[in-house]
Amino acid sequence: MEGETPPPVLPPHDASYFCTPSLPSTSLHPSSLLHQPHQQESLIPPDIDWVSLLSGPFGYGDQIPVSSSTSVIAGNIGEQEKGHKDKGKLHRTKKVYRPRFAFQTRSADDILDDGFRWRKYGQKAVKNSIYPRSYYRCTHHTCNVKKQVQRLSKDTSIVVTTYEGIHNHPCEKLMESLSPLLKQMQFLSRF
DNA sequence: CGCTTTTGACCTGCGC
DNA sequence: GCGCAGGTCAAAAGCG
Repeated sequence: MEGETPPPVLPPHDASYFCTPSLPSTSLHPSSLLHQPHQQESLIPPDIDWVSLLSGPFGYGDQIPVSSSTSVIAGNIGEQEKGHKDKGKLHRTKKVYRPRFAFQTRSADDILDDGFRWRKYGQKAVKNSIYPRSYYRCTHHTCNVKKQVQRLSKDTSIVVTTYEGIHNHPCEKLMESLSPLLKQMQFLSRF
């Protein structure tokens, strides 16, 4: 299949990356920065539209929350053939184009807590790597987003997370943590 | 009991 | 066509 890194097509430079409260405290490995859209003094855009942000899917492509310790290493419009299994046979459908982005994170934990709930559906040993690759799917019933998690064999402290697809629902944990604040803001905006 | 994880089997794509 | 590597399925086991 494709190589370790997808084609280096990055999202637009104005794509905003933001941090979720629940992200783990990881530290970025400077040498691992293959691409970095832009340095940010503040991770949260000043005039962000929280309502539309929290009530809808992420905007451009696979625009997902990342922490300051995480680097976007690649992103592309992933091309993939999809199929579904019916009594042991895969029925092929036409090619589906899905946005994909990969992140490198220096972390002791393999699982990056991005606020969404994931269910592991597979694990596979990867060639030239002593660590297996884990496959996760978003547990939201209408959401078809997947992610792959793999630890680098060259630098065992770095975890590469590849997201595939677009969430069609708000981030549950983010909504949970920010709902009191939003309510307060709505209350104050009446005056 | 319901949800998640584990894991072996199965499938597809690709290179030779 | 064959073998390899990667991706997915699904039954069984584990867990709260």
